Parts: sequence; C-alpha cells; structure tokens
Amino acid sequence: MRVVDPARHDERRRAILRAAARCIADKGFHAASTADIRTAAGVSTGTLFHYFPGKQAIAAAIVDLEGEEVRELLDGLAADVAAGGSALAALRHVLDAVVDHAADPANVRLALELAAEAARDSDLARHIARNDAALQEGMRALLATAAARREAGADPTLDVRAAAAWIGVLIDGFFNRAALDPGFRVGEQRAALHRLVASLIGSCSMGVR
Amino acid sequence: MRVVDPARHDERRRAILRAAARCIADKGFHAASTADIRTAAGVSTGTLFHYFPGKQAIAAAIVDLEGEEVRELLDGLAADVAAGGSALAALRHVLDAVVDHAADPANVRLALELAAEAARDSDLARHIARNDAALQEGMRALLATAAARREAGADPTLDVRAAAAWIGVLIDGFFNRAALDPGFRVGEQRAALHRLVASLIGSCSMGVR
Amino acid sequence: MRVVDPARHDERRRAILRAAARCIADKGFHAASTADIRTAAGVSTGTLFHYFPGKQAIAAAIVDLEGEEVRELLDGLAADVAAGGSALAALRHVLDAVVDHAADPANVRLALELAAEAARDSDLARHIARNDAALQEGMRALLATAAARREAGADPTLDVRAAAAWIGVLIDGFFNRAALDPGFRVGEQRAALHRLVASLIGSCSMGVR
Amino acid sequence: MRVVDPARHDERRRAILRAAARCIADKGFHAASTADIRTAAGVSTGTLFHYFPGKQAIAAAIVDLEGEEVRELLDGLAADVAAGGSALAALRHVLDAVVDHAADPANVRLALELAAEAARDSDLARHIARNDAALQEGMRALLATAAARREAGADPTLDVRAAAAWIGVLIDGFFNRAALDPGFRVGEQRAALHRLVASLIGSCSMGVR
DNA sequence: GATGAATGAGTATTCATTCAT
DNA sequence: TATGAATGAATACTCATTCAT
Repeated sequence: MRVVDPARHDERRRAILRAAARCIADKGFHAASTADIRTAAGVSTGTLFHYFPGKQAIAAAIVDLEGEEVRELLDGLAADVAAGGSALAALRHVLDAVVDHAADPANVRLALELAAEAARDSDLARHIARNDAALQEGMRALLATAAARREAGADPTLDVRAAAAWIGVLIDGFFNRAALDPGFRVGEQRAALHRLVASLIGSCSMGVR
Repeated sequence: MRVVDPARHDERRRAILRAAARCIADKGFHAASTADIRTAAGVSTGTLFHYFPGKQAIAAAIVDLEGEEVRELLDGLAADVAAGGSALAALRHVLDAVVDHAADPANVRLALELAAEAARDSDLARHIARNDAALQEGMRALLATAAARREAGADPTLDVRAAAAWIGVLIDGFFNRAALDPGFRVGEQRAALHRLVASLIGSCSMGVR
Repeated sequence: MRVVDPARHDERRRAILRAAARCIADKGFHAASTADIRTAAGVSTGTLFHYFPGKQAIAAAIVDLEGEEVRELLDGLAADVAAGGSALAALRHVLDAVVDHAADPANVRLALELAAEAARDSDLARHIARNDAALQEGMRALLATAAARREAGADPTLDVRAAAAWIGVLIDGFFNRAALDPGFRVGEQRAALHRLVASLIGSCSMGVR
Repeated sequence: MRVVDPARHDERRRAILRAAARCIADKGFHAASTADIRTAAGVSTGTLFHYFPGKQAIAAAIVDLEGEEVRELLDGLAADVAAGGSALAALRHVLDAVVDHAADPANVRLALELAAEAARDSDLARHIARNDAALQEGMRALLATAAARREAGADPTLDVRAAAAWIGVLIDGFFNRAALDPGFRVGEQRAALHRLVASLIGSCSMGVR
C-alpha cells in the first residue's frame, strides 16, 4: 500500500506549494486560509492535510523548495568556477538572480511574509536559516576563490565572512526596498547593486578590519 | 470642553499604542488580538474602539508615533549642523540611532510585522512611506551639506539621492539580518555599518554614476 | 431648576423623533443605532438619553406622535360630520389619508419595522394598539352615523364593528403590499380601495352576518 | 460520493431551518443569534456555516421552504380543478390554508419579521416576491377558470389580475391583524374572509373596472 | 489514497447605556 | 441642562484541523 504513482504524488505536492506561495504572497500568511490554498491548488481539504501535516509545514516546504533552487544555482556556479570560470563573475550571477527574483512583487511579498512568520515559528525560522547559511557559504566560497586568485579588484586579505554577511545585508535590504518603496525600481538598481558589492569587497580587506 | 482632560486622553492613547506595539512584536499583527491589546493596555473593549476605529488604525498610529521620533531626531541634528556641527557626524548619529533601535529584538520584529502588513494595507503602507520619505529627506540634507562643505571623505560631486537610497537599503537589510540571523550581533556590527556607509558615500560621486 | 425653555425642549424632542423615524425606516429598528439617531438629530449621546430613557421609548414616542396626527384627523372629521357633513365622505378622507401616507416608502417601512418590533416589545405593542383602537373607534363612529343617516349605500343594519375591523384589514394589507410588492403602485390603487370599502360596507349588514 | 449521505444532509438542513424559523419568530431576525439557532438545531457553529453561508441565506431558505409548500398546495388544487373540481372551492381551500397558517402566532410573527428584514435585504425580498408571484399566479388561474366556467357568483368579465391582487391585500392584512390586534381571533374570522373574497370577486368585473 | 462533513475556539467590532463633569 | 468618555456583553462569522467513509 505504498505510493502508487510517486510522480503524481510529487506533482500534486508541488501544485499545492505553488498555490500556497501565490496565496500567501497575495493575502499574507494568516489571511491565506487553507481553504484558499486547497481551492487554488484544486485539491480537497482532506488531500491537503494528507500531503502536509499543517499550514506551518506548507510554509516550511515552500522555503525548502526555494532553497533547492538556490543550492542548484550555487552548485552550478561552483562547478563553473572549478572549471576555471571567474569567481567574481559567478558572484555577479548570484546578484543577478537576486535582482531577477526581486523583480516579481509576488516574490518579495512572499519573502516578507515568511520572514515575519518566522519570527514566531522557530521551525520555519530554522528552514530559512538553512537556506541563508547555504547562500552565505556559497558566497564565501566564491569570495575566497576570487581572493586566492587575485581576480580583478579582489584583495587577497579579504575578510570573506564579513564580506558575505554584508552582501547578505544588501540583498535583504534590496528585497525590503522592492517591497515597500514604490519609487525603488528593481531593474534600474541592478548596476548600483553590482557597484556597491564591488566597493564592499574592496573595503573588507583584513587590514581595514 | 470637548475633551474633558486632553492630557489624560493623550496619555491613554499612548498607553494603548505602547501595549499594541508590544503585542504585535510578540505575536504578530494578526495573532495579536484586540483582546490582547486592550488587556495589555488595561482598557475595556469599548474604550479601545473609542480611541481607535479599528486594528489597522492602531498600526498606522504606531507608525506615526515612530515617525515623530524620527523627525525629532532629524530636526535636532539639522539644527546642530546649521549651527556649524559636522554633517557627517550627524549622519553617524542617525546610523547609531538605527543600530540602537535594532538592538531591541522587539523593535525589529515590530518593523517586520508592520512591513508585512503594509503589503496588504495600503493606508499603513502610506504611513510607513511617509516616515521613510522623511528619513530619506533628512539624510539627503545631511549628505548635501557634507558634500558642499567638503567634509572629510565627502566628494563635492556626491549623488546625494543615490547615496541616501542605498543607505536606506543598508538600514533595512541591517534590520532584517537582526531579525532573522541569530549570528548577527547588532552591537558588533555598528562599526562595520559606519565603515560601509563611509565607503558608500565615497563610491557615489556623480562621476562614477 | 425646571425646564428653562419648554419650547426648545419640545422642538429638540421632535427633532430626535424625526431623525429616529428616518433612521429606523432606512435601516430597521435594530440596525439603526442610537449613534445613528443622535448624529442624524444633531445631539450628543448624553442629550439623547436625557430626552428618552432608551431606544424602546423612542419607538413608542414615534408611535404616539403618529397617533396624535390620527386623532387630530379623526377629531376634525367628527366635527365636520357633527356639523352636517357626510359621514361616508369623511370615511373616504380617512382612506385618502392612509393612501397618502403609504405613498412615501419611508412611512411603510417604518410601519413594518415598528410592527415587527412590537411583536417583542409589549410596551410598544400597547402604544400601537392604542392608535389602532382610536382609528377603529373613529371609523365605527363614522360608519354608525352613515348607517343611522342612511347615507348613500349604507345599510341601517350595518355591523359597524365588523365593517371597521375589515377596513382595518384592508388598510394593513394595503401597507404591506406597498412595502413588499414592487408592482403595487400606491397611487393607482386609491380608487380600487375606495370601491372595495364601499362593497365591504354593503356586505356587512347585520342580516348577512 | 460527493455527499456521503444525502438524506442525512437534507434532514439536517431542514432541522436547521426549522430551528431558525422558531428562533426568528420568537426573538426577531436580529435578536435571534446564530448561536441561538445552532443551539436550537443541535449543531455546532461550524456546521451551521457549513450548511448556510450566513444568516441572510438561512432566512432566504426558510422563505423557499414555505414557497415549496405553497406551490405544492397550488399544484394539487390545479390538478383537482383540471379534473373537474370547482375552481371557487379550490380558491376557498387556499383561503383556508392561509387562515390555518395564521392561526399559529409563530407563523405570523415569522412572516412579519421576514417582511421587515426584506426591506433591507434585497435578496430576501426577491425570494419572498417569488413566492408571492406564485401565489398570485395560482389564484389568477383559479379565478380565470371560475370565470370561464361561470361558477356560482363568478362573473365571466372578471378582472382576474385585480381580483387576485386584492385577495393578496386581504391575506396580508389578515396576517397583520392576527399579529397585532389581540382582539382579532383568527378562527372566528374565517367565514368573514370567505364572504369578503366572494364579494370582492363580484365587484371586480371588467365592467366596474 | 482521497474526500468533504463536522467541529468549536477564536476574531474584530458594535452598541445601548451610564455617569462624572 | 448638556456633554462625551467609558463600558463590556453580545454578535456574525472564520479557520485549521480531524476523521469516518
């Protein structure tokens, strides 16, 4: 009596998560009811709770799904860099992915909702922290490589931990401004973000620290 | 004789807002019930709704109260600078105030909650945007003065609008990390924030832009 | 410390009743809040409850105000008849007054509301019954005179009590149709009501009964 | 397998409607709380709102339930008449049904409440109007048949539309008196109603009109 | 696996009325 | 006499979750 069709199971699971992500982005975590989600996903109440033990678990699963994408991106870039590609170019790819993601208002609203909810749901906070740690680790690796290779503008004494942390601050702030400041046009800020990160890398040498 | 005792009225209003801010920070905007708030404030249901037409209005009033503090700070600093004080020092005061505010987890959780709620409450979003605009305007004034006076490190061709916007990104990101990253110790990051802003001011000359 | 200006007092009392009648007709007895009424009347909460001990008393006062008008009409007609005027013509005046009153939708809705409320408020029911009894008594007097004088179409053996009661049925039914049946155009039914009452008077002779 | 047990579902639905009708008759539409209704019906809050989307929908469903009974009565009578039965006798059956219904004070109070509520709830008004139209149509059919067949007392030039409308006025007025006039004993007025309707049919010939 | 009927605690808000000034 | 701040019980409705089929 195991899962008859694992593919169908997985597909449905993803359909629920997609629907839930949309609902949460649209209405907020609390206002998005399980009824909204199951209607949007086209499944019954029973089915929804058959796939997930509760609403919090759905939120956590959404975070995990995003985490997979982040990890796939970082793994791909790491392979490129290992094959001789530019580490700084790879870092710029990461920033571009962030900007692209932030370009969709639904994404920023979803992130904001999950962040707010995580303040009260330590399990959700753990899932988000895991993704965050993966991103930090990925950026640290790229920064370390760039420093070791003395790629253009990279100081060999770079404090990679501090630099990655502050790139994280910039990314979070970028998301926040995208969500709240109507005058903040995401697309137009791409170049400025790249420039700031470059200057940040320059100012995080061990010496300064 | 419209209000019997305006002082008492105002005091009670503030007590409600303080209690509401605490509840929202603790439990989140939705989970903080009006019953929680009125209990914490020590008023009856009727009184709560006598002072505020609804929960959304309470959130907006909290934002306005914070806005007053921001404006007072900025006005004070503007007076100092007009009296010959250093504009860059004033800007550092602003950053210190941000860091001090972020040092209390309740403040960052409250900010996160209100930001998330603003995505669905356009009135609340308007109130937040007003405060934000005041902060941006204040920082632009300080940066312009610093540039005009050629204070240490300030480029006379500084793009004050872009610089202020990105300082805003850093402030928002700083708040987010404070809320979500358990490894991000607010106090220890004060110096790094100052340094980053300094480097940001350096990299925002009109020439580069 | 008696009422300083009785005229002003009375005027204000009537203003409150007019406002209350309008509110109740518009929104229904329960949905019309005392706040609605005091706002419409332009008085404060305290003043409202200074003039009336409660909402039920306001409803009863509205009924009494209407009762005064009914009594004035009947007294005037009785005087005419005593002075030699036609009793049947006076009865037709009563019917015309009913039709005119029913022509304003606000009046029919108000009557419906008060009738419904009276089912649960025995004091209000008593006030309505008093008006009703006055109307019945007035119509009985007119019918008795018409019968005694053998006015056109009036049978001397007329059962005035039964006839008056059934005219009451017709009046109530007329109000109900005016309130509920959108196809029931009050003005166009005036002649039919007169005709029906005439035929009713004819069919209520003691003989038939 | 949409509804597990349709019979049980329907039974429960009717139990809720019965309980609601009783509560509304007893306390009035507004004063009858959903808690009262669910308690009287013996179901939980959730179940009540699972069966009906809201209180207004319950009122509408009560009206529809009564409408079904009216239609069944009229259909049965129409069949009798088609099979050669007297149309005027059928009409008298309708009047008797009305009198029987009005004999229960709960019925008249319920009717009054729903009428008052319909003034503010256009959906409810629509449901009531539908029933009313069915009754009018049924009576018009009976009157037309009686006229065509020249049944006792029926004028072949009878204005069936006007006659039916005024029978409606009488029925509504009869209900109102039953509700408000404590001296109006429903049972004793049955014969008088029959007589009045008979005279009304006589006075509604096309010629007079 | 899939369904949807059933649950009942919880929510924001309203409202008639009181009473100190 | 007039005011309006204060009250708290009451209300319709929502929602995550369970479980029998």
